[in-house]
Amino acid sequence: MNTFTEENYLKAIYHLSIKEESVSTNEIAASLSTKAASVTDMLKKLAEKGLINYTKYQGVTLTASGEKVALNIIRKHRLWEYFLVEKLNFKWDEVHDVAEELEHISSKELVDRLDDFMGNPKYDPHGDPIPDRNGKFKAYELKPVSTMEVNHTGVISGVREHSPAFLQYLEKQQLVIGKKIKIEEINSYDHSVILSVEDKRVHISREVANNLLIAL
Amino acid sequence: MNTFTEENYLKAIYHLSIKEESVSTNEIAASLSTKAASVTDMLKKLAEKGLINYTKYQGVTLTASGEKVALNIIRKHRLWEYFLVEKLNFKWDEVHDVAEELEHISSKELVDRLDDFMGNPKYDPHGDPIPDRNGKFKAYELKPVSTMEVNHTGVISGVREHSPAFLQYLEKQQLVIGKKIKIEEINSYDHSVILSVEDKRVHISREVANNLLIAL
DNA sequence: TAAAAAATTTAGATTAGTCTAAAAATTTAA
DNA sequence: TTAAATTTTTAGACTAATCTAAATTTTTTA
Ligand SMILES: [Mn+2]
Ligand SMILES: [Mn+2]
Ligand SMILES: [Mn+2]
Ligand SMILES: [Mn+2]
Repeated sequence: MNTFTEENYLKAIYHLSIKEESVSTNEIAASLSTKAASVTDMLKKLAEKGLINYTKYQGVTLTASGEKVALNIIRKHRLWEYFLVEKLNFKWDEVHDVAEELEHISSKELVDRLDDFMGNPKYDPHGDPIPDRNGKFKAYELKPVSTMEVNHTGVISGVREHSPAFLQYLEKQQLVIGKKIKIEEINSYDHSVILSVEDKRVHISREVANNLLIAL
Repeated sequence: MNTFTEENYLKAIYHLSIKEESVSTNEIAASLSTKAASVTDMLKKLAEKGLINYTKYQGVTLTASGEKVALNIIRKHRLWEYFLVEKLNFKWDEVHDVAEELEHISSKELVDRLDDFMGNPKYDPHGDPIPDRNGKFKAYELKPVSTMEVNHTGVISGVREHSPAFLQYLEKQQLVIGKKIKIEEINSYDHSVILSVEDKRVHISREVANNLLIAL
C-alpha cells in the first residue's frame, strides 16, 4: 500500500500540522533528519497519490485520506507502546524506538486484536491519546505545570517532550502519569518550581515545568 | 545491521539447507519468488559480509555467523506466531504472513521479553521448535502418518506443509497439534488412511497422511 | 566425450530513496 | 522597493534491490 518511508512522512506532517496550518519542506526535513531536496521529491509522490495537498513553495497539508493513514500509524505506535509497558514491563522511556518499527506492521487484524487484548486503552504511556479503529480519539485537556499557581494541585497527565533523558529524569523524581502534585513555591527569579508529590518536595526547573503537563 | 531482504535470503537458505548440504541459486530464487539473476547479486553481497560460503556456480552454505542470524529470525517468527495464537486468538492458519513481517523487528530486548511473557514456549503453533536466545532448540522426532501401520497410535505433533488451505482442512477434521490418533485402515490401492480422533473416524488422502506428522 | 540442455552469472536497465550543488522563488529588511 | 538572506526546487549521482536478455559454465545424455 504505502511504503515505510511514505508512512513516516505522513506521520511527521501530521505531528507538525498540530502547531501550524501548513507545514514547510524544511520542517519536515528537520523532523525526519533528512535533506530538503529529498523531502521535495517525496512531497511530489505523496501529492501524486492524493495523500497531501502540495503547491510548490507553499508548504503542505494532509488530505483526508493522508490524515487517515497518519492516524492509523499513530494508533499503532501508541498501542504498541502501551503493550510494551503494560505487558512486557518496558519503562516509558524505552518504548519509543521499538514502536517506531512496530507501527509499520500492516495487519489491521493484528492491531485491532491487540487493542482488544489490552482492553482498548485510551491513552499511551506518555498520556497521548490512542485513536480508535475509526481514527477517533479524545486528547486530555492539558496545561504545563509552569502555568500553575502556588497551592494549586493537579494530576500529571502528559509530557511535551519524549526524550528518554527527560522521561528518566521525571521517573526518578516520581513525576509520572497519574501522580497528584501540589505547587508549593515558585521562584520568581528563574521560574523554577517546588512541588510536592506523595509528601515529597521536588524542585524542578522552568524548562521541566514547561514540559510537564497537568489535566485541566 | 542486515536489511530486511538480506534476512529473508538467509532464512530461505537456512530452510533449504535442511534438505541438502549446499543450496542452489535456482532453489533460492523459487523459494523467494524472485529471479536467479537477483539471487546471484545478493549472494555476492552476503558472501562479502561473511554470512555465506559462496563459490560461483557451486551453490551456497551458511557460515556460523549467517546461521546465527537465520536462527534469530526463525526464533522471532515462531515466537510471534505463538503470541498471535495464544494471546490474540488467531487461528494457526492465519499467523504466518503477519509473522513474516514481525520477524524483522530488530529489538532483542523485545523478543526476549516476549519470550518470557509467554513462559518460554518450546514449540510454535505448527509444532516447529522455537530456538532459545542462544539459538538452541530441540525438534520433535517426527514421522508422517503415512508411515504408520494399522492399529498403531500416535500424537499429532507437526505438519510438513504450512499453507492456510492445508491447515484449515486439518482443523476442520480436528487433526490439530496434541490430538491422539489411531490408524484404523489403510487403503492399499490409493494409500489413503482412515484414522480415529476422539472417537470420530476420519478419512484422509495419501497426500495429507504424508504431510501430517506424529511424534516418535 | 562432444553436443544439447539446464543452471548460473554478467550486462545493462529500472525504481525508491537519498545526497550535494546549483538554480529559482519567496521572504525579509534596509 | 530593491537587494540580501532564506527557503525550496531542480539537476545529476549514488545505493539497494529488482528485472530481462545475453553470455558463460556445468550437467546431462546420446
Ligand atoms: Mn513514541
Ligand atoms: Mn507515546
Ligand atoms: Mn510461519
Ligand atoms: Mn510456524
